[in-house]
Amino acid sequence: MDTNTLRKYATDINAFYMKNRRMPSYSEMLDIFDLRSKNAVFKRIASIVKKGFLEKDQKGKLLPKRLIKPLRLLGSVSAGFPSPAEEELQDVMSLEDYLITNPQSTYLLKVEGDSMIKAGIHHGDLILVEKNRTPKTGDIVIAQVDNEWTVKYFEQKGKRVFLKAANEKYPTIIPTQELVIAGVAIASIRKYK
Amino acid sequence: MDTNTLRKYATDINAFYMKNRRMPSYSEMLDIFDLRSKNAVFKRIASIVKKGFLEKDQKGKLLPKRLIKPLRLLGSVSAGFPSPAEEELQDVMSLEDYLITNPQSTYLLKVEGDSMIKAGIHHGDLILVEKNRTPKTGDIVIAQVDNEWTVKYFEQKGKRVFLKAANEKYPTIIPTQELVIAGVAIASIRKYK
DNA sequence: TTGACAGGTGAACGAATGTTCACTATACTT
DNA sequence: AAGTATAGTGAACATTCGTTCACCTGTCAA
Repeated sequence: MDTNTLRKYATDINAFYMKNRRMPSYSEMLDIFDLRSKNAVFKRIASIVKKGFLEKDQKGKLLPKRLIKPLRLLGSVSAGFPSPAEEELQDVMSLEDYLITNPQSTYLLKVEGDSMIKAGIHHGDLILVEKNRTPKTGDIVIAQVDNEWTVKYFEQKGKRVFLKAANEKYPTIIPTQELVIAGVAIASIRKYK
Repeated sequence: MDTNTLRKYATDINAFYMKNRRMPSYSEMLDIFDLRSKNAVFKRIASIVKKGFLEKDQKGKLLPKRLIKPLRLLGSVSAGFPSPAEEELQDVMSLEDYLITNPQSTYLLKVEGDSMIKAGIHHGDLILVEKNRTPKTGDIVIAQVDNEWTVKYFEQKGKRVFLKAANEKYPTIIPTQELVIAGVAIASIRKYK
């Protein structure tokens, strides 16, 4: 069977996995592939696995393909860039697993403005925000000031709280009334181009 | 059974899921829980589900509670932080889907050093690197210079190629011999501790 | 002291699982 | 024209699955 077709089939299975958070059984693949016989599914999966688009674990259970393959260190001197051969040996990890501990309360926000530019957060960047987290000094928070939502550094001295921009041209804010903190930034992400 | 104990059990199952990318069967849970009877597992899972620490899907299959949940992409910061009611309306997306177009050739690397600090890339940041991509002027590339792998800006003027650091204290490099470009950065990620 | 109850064991059940076998239909060689 | 490879069907298989049943044990309140 054509390689591209097999790749598409693997994608269909991954789509099921994304939606249902588990791999489909062969019976369920009858529907996915519009087939009548489980044996047809069996052969099809065998081809897909042979091509390497999907894998099975030690118990023969089909595994979802991970989007991100390796997390690897780019050493300043020695490490070098990995060759395809090394890849297989490496541990794999999901970017989302790595960044997110509480998916339920984690959001992705787009930053506007340049008030955090000194912190490496530019206009257009995304930040992962976790709600329901009490900020500590130094944390980057999303706070409501004068009915506007802004990204600031959070600082606490005793009982007093400041919101500091990472850009001199913005003033430090000392909240007069109640301060509303929507969440704490746990990661920032910039996509190029 | 004690609520905290049940929560711990759910965590154990999630640990299995993280490691194996699938939920364990009841037989496998015998080992996880150190039990002899599948019925004990059955009752335990029932309690966990009742408490809401885990869920079952329509087909009665156990679902992982937290992983691979799509992220909710919210508007910009200035647009305000969403209320729970609004959340439902928003687009749902996977961070990895958003950032990555070619999973096969995309890697996650850790940056060392401060040569890109002006570009908002700090020591310890992660960058997503796509191999097999021809860099354009302005791209951030991972290049080999004097047997060292470094992160630099790529610049091309006619036939001449420069590697520029985003930090004045590093010199611009004009490659003498063949330049090895390992990949082009497509995103950078910083995790806050 | 009794009885309810939570939490475990071991055996059994039907249903679903992945796999194999025998066979058919179609397309492509030679 | 005959032969071969590919991809499908349908039925059967042993194994594993989640679930249910009957029973055992220790704890604790009445």
